[in-house]
Amino acid sequence: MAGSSGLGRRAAPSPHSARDNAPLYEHIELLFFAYRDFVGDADRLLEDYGFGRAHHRVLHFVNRHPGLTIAALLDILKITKQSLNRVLKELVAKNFVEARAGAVDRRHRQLFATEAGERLASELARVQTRRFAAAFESLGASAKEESARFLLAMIDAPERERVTRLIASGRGRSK
Amino acid sequence: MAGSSGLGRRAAPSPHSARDNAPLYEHIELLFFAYRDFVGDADRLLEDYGFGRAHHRVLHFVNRHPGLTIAALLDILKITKQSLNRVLKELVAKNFVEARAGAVDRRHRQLFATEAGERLASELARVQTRRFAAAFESLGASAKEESARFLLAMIDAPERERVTRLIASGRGRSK
DNA sequence: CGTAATATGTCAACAATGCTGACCTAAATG
DNA sequence: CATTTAGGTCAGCATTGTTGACATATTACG
Repeated sequence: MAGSSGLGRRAAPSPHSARDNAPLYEHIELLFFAYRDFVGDADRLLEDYGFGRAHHRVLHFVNRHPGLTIAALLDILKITKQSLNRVLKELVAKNFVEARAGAVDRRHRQLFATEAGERLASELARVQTRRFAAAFESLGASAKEESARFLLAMIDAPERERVTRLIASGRGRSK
Repeated sequence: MAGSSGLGRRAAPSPHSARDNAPLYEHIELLFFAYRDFVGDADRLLEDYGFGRAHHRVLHFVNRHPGLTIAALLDILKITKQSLNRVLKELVAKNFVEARAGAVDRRHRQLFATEAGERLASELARVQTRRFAAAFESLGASAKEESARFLLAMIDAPERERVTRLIASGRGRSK
């Protein structure tokens, strides 16, 4: 039973061996299941609107960064403009997102969540927040900051700075 | 450092935890980016074999649970048998997975990773483990157990027990 | 034994969301 | 004015999920 780390216990502080190559199956699988349930929350909501996960991501970041341009959004999502456009068109058609010509450079489109868009984005954030909040409540006060540090450390090192800035620059909270 | 108010687990609910509605945008976005990079590791490897994420999941769980039946795998992955069969057929055709008739009930198929399958599964687990290991190294000794508790707490409550058992029953470690 | 239930396989079609490549317009820039 | 930049669009394709219907083999049961 080498390498067991135990799910619910306080492990003794093991002096971690210099070259421990044991696959962290536990963590790999926990992240898989956790993410699946995490996005599942939103999926159920989105169904009522005829939207998918791609719509969610676009709406989320537009709501968080009013005035975002297409190029900036593409850079966040790392998808092609064709993939983005497909879902963005639907969000605009259904009046959840509005695209205005850029104030300074009219070639740009600046994206904004409409009132309906804000409402849906908030609702989506709310169900996902609930999952985090429930976890933190069961884990203790430090879990909130610890988990943020953990998740950041799981992001590609060269991206961390960018992500940190992106998150910090987002619009604070809904209502 | 800010906001930590107690080292013990199971801390008493902090002042506004009961009705704190502020969306946890930071965590939501960190999890999104972290998961994207996490699966990205495997995606790059899989490309060389002409496999996708669906193949990865099947190969992973078959390797972890030799002798797994189709029904059990469907229950883990929560996809339809048609979706599973599409990728499973390819894994068998390319000789990464083997399906034998069940020993006791010949209606069952028991799935096993071939030697090539084990090799690929190990390689995939290795790159994903590396990401976790690097994170834990930067975060300190307790992060490994803390993150496992956090991830488990993010899973649907009624599923946690099942997942815990599933993980515990998996084949230990590769060489 | 014979029928029913079970475990699996398969065909066809469709939906969501990625991708590439090509080509178009509008606006800014030099 | 020519070029570059930002974006839109069309066509087609790949992956991976879905339903629904039907086929086959094997086991279980009355």
